[in-house]
Amino acid sequence: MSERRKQFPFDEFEPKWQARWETEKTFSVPNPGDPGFDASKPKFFVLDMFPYPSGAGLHVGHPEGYTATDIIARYRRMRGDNVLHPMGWDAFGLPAEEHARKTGEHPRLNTENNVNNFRRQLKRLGFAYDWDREVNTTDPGYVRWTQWIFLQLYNSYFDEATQKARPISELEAQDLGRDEIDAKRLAYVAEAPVNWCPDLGTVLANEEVEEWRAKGHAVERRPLKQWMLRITAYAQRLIDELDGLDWPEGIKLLQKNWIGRSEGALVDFAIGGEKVTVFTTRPDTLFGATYMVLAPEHPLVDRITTPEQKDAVEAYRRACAAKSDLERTDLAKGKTGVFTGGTATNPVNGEEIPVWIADYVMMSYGTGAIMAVPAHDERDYEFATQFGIPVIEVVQAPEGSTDTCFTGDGIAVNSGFLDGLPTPEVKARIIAWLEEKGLGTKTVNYKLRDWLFSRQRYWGEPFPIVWKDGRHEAIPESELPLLAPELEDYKPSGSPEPILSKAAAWVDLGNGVARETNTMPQWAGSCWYYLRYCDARNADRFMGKEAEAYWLAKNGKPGGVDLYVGGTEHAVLHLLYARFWHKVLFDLGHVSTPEPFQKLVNQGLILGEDGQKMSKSRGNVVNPDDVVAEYGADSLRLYEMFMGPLEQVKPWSMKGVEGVYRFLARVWRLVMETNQEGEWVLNAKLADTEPDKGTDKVVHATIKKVGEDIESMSFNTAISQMMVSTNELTKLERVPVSSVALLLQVLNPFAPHLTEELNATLAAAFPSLDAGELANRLWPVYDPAKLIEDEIEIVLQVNGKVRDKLFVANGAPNEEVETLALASEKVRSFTEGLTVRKVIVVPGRLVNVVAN
RNA sequence: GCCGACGUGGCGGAAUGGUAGACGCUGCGGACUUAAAAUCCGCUGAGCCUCGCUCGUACGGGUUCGAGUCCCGUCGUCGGUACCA
Repeated sequence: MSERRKQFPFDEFEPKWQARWETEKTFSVPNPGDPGFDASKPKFFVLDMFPYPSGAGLHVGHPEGYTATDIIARYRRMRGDNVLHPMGWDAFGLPAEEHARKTGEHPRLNTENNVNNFRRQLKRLGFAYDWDREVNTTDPGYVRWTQWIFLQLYNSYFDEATQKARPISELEAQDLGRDEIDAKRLAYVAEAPVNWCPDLGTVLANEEVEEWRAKGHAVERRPLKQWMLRITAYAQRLIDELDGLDWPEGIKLLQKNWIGRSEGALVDFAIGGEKVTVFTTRPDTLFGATYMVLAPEHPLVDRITTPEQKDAVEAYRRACAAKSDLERTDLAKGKTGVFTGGTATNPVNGEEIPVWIADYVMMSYGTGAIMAVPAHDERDYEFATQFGIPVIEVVQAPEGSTDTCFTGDGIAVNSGFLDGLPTPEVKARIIAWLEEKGLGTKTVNYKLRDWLFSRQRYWGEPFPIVWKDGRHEAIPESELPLLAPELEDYKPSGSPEPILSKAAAWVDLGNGVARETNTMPQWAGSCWYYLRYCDARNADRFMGKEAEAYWLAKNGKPGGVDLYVGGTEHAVLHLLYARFWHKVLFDLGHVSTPEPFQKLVNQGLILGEDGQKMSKSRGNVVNPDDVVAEYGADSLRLYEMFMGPLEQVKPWSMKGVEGVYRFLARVWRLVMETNQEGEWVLNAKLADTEPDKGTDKVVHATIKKVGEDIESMSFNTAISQMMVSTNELTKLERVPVSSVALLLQVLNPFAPHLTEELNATLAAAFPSLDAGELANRLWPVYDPAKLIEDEIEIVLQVNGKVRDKLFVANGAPNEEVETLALASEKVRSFTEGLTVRKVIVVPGRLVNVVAN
């Protein structure tokens, strides 16, 4: 784009103010005990989801949430709060490691470059971060405490009775063996099927598999020994404790569905001498179970398969093992399965039913075995009809139901002692019956799985664990942080052995002691970064007790982070993992609130100008640096807030950026004009005069609305109100400086550079302004008296349609307004020949004459 | 399939059950200028018999003096999730 004259010299004053904020540490906030700390001020902790510093640099999506929180932070600061508004880097991750593999450089170098670029870009946008609290998840001083928190998990177990984590030392004091103790730890080792990617030389998280497959890498399932975190122990609390949180209901629901609680029963079926337990949410349909299905991986399959069926079963299991999860869950292909030759005894009626294996039953959910009731389960129905298995109706559908397979509640039939009873009661009775006979129990099952916590990567936190005689053991806290050694090269080993196993000297500690070579996933660092901000330089604890007590204080609310803003992509995993860690720390007495994030707001995605998701391949990516260069940081900030509601998905528009740029130029020209030489000088229209009534009204209405809109995060309407008042002030022949100064105050959180610059100019030219809330940069207080109108416009309707308008004195009695309305010529012409049935007067608003 | 969010001008969007379209963009006309840019002013939902009237917030019903807003149903878009027994 061709260089053209800037409408105001943002390129001069923006860097100037940024430099000043940096050298004066304007936005650094003291902790309890620090000089200048004022305990009487309320705290406000406003948090952004910290970025992964990718090589691509800042995306326009980042400043959306960051500007929103910055406005809130600056506003709360003007209101007199101690505001904690920090930023940091989620800097471990695969891209930096991939870069290291290609270049042979240590991933730290690439990470540092990217962090420096991100920091530069963010500083250019003028965010009021306390940079003294910057954290980086890859810093040894940070890794140390991530590993320390891992050890808290490792050294704890979940006490079912109190539903809380307790120190493992309590078990050691009892007479438990080491195996029993290890089996109870919140961090434990288990053999688990993982997504192994040979090219990358690492295991991938489920949600990463598709991404790398799309790039042409093979990913296969392999059972490997893995570290797991016992998040399932917290399933119920993770559901229940959502209740008090000020989060979008949709996100709460998403988490609840992810955890997936379902109530049902475990029922024992006998197969020969063996026992198979199934999980069902419909124990009331037990009489309708006509077959049983085991997951192909079920351990009992080998023992119950008859010799005649052995070949078919083996072939089927091999076919399943080769399938990816995606292929296996492809619904469109219909059901497959093989008869094992064995039968199971239905405990309720002694019927022998065939036992099948089929991949529509997952080993990872419930018990990996189901009783199939084709009459009342659509999947079982599809399978049974395909394989010619009988269907027995045991729940009578209500009158009028046309479902071929009825899955709702009804009345029990063909169910012996349960016939005639409604479904909920049948459930209760059958469970009581099973429990009495010792054949089953009521139970609650969750979809949530324990968290697979180990990766075979280099660029992550090593586990603070050593192995001795086949057993794991924590290293002493004094040895933290445990950092990964430098490697000759960062290429994968090609085997599922973690990369760190290549560092033989680091791994082998002699005397048969070897280091754990797995590393932690990227989630580890992001699980607790918000805590570290509270006391980022503490060398003795993950955070100091005083800092914890102050910054997470409840202050009459549930406490924790007061406002957390970020994208929906973290609705489940990050937010669930962080809640889990926080609860463990809470149980162990390290933090004083059970939940980390009191209020959560999701910003909506910003699309390209074409309405498509921004991507390099579509060529619709907007680079914030370019926008800042052409229109300034204030314009970018303001535009992103003016686009529409924060939570909404919305397309970018360069024309829209120009619109807010023009608005800021108008504000600039309220204060400045160019002289003959083309230099910016004070606008001669500015006068130290009393504003007239109309001017006062619009300015005070703006103070009120902008304040309310910031509180409700309706930034777009706040900006439009400031546009209205700017347009009003621009029209004046003599512009009262006090009115301009008030406008600049409320605009300050949105466009801090421009307003600071103009404020400084005004204060120098009009010393009278240099007093009170304006001089102290406090949020102005509006005067309600100035909002009151002498005359109010009343809309006159006939049968709900607007026919006329009229001005009445503010506070005129309803009778008077009604008389005036009925006297209106327009109203009379529209009621001519009709009878007035009713007159509705809404004080200060309208009159509706009902006539027919 | 299930769960969730949302359907308002040419576009982004605004409207405690009370004047639909604030504010911004686009477009058109005008002022300034030798000219252009920038700036400033006016108009900009549709239709008509253009004083003014009628229609209009995805569609069909309902509640109400009054519905974009509340209720029921339908269609559509987006997001999440998926054989979870």
